Amino acid sequence: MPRPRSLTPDRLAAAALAVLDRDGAAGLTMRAVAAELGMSTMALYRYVEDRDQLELLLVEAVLGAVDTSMPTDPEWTDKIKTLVDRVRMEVESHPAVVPLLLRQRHRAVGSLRWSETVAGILRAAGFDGARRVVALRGLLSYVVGALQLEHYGPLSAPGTVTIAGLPRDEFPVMADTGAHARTVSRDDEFRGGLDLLLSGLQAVSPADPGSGGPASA
Amino acid sequence: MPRPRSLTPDRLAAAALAVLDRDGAAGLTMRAVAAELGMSTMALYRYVEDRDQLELLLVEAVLGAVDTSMPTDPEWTDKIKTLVDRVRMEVESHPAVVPLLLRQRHRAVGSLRWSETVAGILRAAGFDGARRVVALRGLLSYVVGALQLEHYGPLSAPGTVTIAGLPRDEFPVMADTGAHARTVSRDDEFRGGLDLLLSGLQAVSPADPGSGGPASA
DNA sequence: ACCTGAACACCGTTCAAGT
DNA sequence: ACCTGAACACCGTTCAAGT
Repeated sequence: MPRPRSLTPDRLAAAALAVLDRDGAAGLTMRAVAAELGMSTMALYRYVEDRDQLELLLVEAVLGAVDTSMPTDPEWTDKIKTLVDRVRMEVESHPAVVPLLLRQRHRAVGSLRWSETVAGILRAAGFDGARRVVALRGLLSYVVGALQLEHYGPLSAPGTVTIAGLPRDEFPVMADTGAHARTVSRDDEFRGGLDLLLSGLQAVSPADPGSGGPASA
Repeated sequence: MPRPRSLTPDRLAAAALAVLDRDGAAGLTMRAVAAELGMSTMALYRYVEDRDQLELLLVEAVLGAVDTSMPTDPEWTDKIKTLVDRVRMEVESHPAVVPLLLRQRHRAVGSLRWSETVAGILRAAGFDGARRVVALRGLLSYVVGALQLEHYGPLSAPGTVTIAGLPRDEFPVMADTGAHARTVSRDDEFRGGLDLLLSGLQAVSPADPGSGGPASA
């Protein structure tokens, strides 16, 4: 008499996410997730092949919550900003997922759906072939890098080398830069960097050559 | 009769790097590094507080090898390209260091020396205060993200979802983008993305307003 | 001081067994 | 079929002991 499955992938992912949110990446263990569900550790292996697959399920859960529908902003650059904001919002509501994101990203369908929408925006803006590949990859690189930098903290974070107590003779420019850093909010930093990239994209955009055309690319 | 120290931080880092290069990030254990040195595992703890500090030593070794002297390129954008190329070259000669880089970056002096030089270039280009913070952070985000993306492989890497066998009806743009992806080399991808960012920087540069001035930022 | 080996508290996962 | 518990091969690290 086969017992019915007591778990759905969704419930598993939700339990894993609860553990992750509560105990951080280091606390995410098969044992902890099983305990969260009130099951034996080995029961998980009936639903998931190994720990790696559990992480994938978790990443899918986070990225799957991202709205990837086409934004309605009139400007294509604003459309992209909106999409970036959406991932950022979702990821930052589960900060501990950041370290898992990279390893699972290319296997997660949610990541692909996001890319599909962004690539669609780029195509509509006139980016074809290799231009679109480079543009999409560039955006992805920036978003991934910026999320990681945000997660692992700014230079002011606790560590051997804090930007505050920097030897001015050895790092004069950084000492000065660090002094201004506290006046820039996390949002300004993230969006400011994205604006730089979008400004570069606009400069090389075939459909919308901007105010001056390609500057350096 | 105190025995003399048999190890220097350099030798320790070199041994750890040898293990990392040979066995990858998963193979980097205290036991393996000790074996590499022909010592007992616990002997390492005389030179390093814990595993985290060993990783820092390792990251320092890699980043410390990066030439951070001011490049001689006439254009400031080319100066930055040169500096980015230098980190990239060093990191990619030890690919397995990529996952460790993020967690240790803000504690590594090598990272700070690199930032100091880049910040100096930006300052000379007229970037002050918050502008310089955003520019530096943007560059760092891109470099970190692009290195990680390169390391964890493109969408064509082995995984449940490969861009090759993509359902064309669900991901039409990505299927098309993927077809073009194989015509773009890793170098073109990395440098192309950087060019976009630099083009954006040039557009907002106070000293060199480019051909049109700020486009969107 | 410097180094060692046993031991402890964890992991992910295999295996044999229970319903 | 689904679930359990003991066991195995790993980790990083503590501790007591050797020179």
